[in-house]
Amino acid sequence: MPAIKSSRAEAVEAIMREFRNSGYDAASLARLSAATGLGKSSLYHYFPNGKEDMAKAAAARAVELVVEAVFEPLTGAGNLKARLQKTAAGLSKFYNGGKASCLVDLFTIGEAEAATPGLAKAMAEALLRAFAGAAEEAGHPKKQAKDIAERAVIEIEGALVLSRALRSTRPFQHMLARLPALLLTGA
Amino acid sequence: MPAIKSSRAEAVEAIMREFRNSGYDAASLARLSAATGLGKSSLYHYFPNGKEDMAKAAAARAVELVVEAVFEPLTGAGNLKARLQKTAAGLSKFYNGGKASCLVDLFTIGEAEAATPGLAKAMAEALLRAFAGAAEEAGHPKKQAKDIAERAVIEIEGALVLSRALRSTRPFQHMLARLPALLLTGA
DNA sequence: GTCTATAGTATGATAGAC
DNA sequence: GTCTATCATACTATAGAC
Repeated sequence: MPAIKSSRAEAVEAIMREFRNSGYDAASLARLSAATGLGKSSLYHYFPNGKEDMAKAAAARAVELVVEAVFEPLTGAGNLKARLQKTAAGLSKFYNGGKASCLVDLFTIGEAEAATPGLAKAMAEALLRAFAGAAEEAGHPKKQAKDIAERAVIEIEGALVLSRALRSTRPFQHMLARLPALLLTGA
Repeated sequence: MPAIKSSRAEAVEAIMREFRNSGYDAASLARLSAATGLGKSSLYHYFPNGKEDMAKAAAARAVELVVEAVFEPLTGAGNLKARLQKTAAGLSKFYNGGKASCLVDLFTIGEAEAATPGLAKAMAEALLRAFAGAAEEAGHPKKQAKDIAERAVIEIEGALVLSRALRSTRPFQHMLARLPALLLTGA
């Protein structure tokens, strides 16, 4: 079937960007309207439940993009270490080198949890699953792979927080450099 | 001099709690008023610039409390490993076992940065200095101590994010268990 | 120092014309 | 689908009485 030019998909992309820049509470309808170029009525046409629906769509899209960045490089060609470096590169792209934030963090703050219960938990679990898969691919037994995945997610989230606070991408880049070793050797 | 019963200090404590529970944007004056038991006018009496001043006071108090939890156990008696475990225990107390958030994270989201520029950066740097001191105390050369401190802060912030998202203190507790080893051996 | 009252603005959300 | 206009509510902040 022919590709339908979907302005909704474009809107979701812009909405995700806005949420990742502002967080849930500060991403007002006015800002989301400006970010998408759509009036409020159009936003409510695509997202009948307002911000709540927009947050869900943004979360779903973010998970899609992360899976593309984390999973697909792992199932490709090349040796394991090279593929893990591609994973790191994919993360760098998704998090804009450390300048963009993670919705797992932003959607656990303020009114977000009440508005979209369990959404951040689902995203975190998707991330953990992806990294546990990567660790298993690297040869670690299931239980150890889970621990490694937890540490990987912790390092990513923490590095993003610290980079944001220091207004420097250095902590994030530094963390990405040790990520392949963490997944390979668990250290 | 005799201790002056300061309702301002009590208010700061309650305000800090509210910011750490809600984040900057969702901590409305109504909530801060309810949390402190003070009317809006009283809040403006103590904090003439409103939320901005309250955020600064909350940040200053949080740094005080963390320094108490991180620094003081290190300069006390006992061998190094035991003192580092006290540090971990102090962190657990300050972050309520992983249930409370860190203002370094919350104050880099939404309107907070615009309202209190550099505040989160100053807090992050205070944390980094404290942990670099701990790592030097453990015998690491200055440059390596800085790297270890960066990893410690990353793990703390990341573990808090993940624990919040999963609604489980397990990642935070797990992280605290490996903190002393990280500061001692750098691994 | 704390209260009530309120200003002025922004918010999320909806109605109805086109 | 998109627009303008608008609702009711919440927000930060201030004024003035006590």
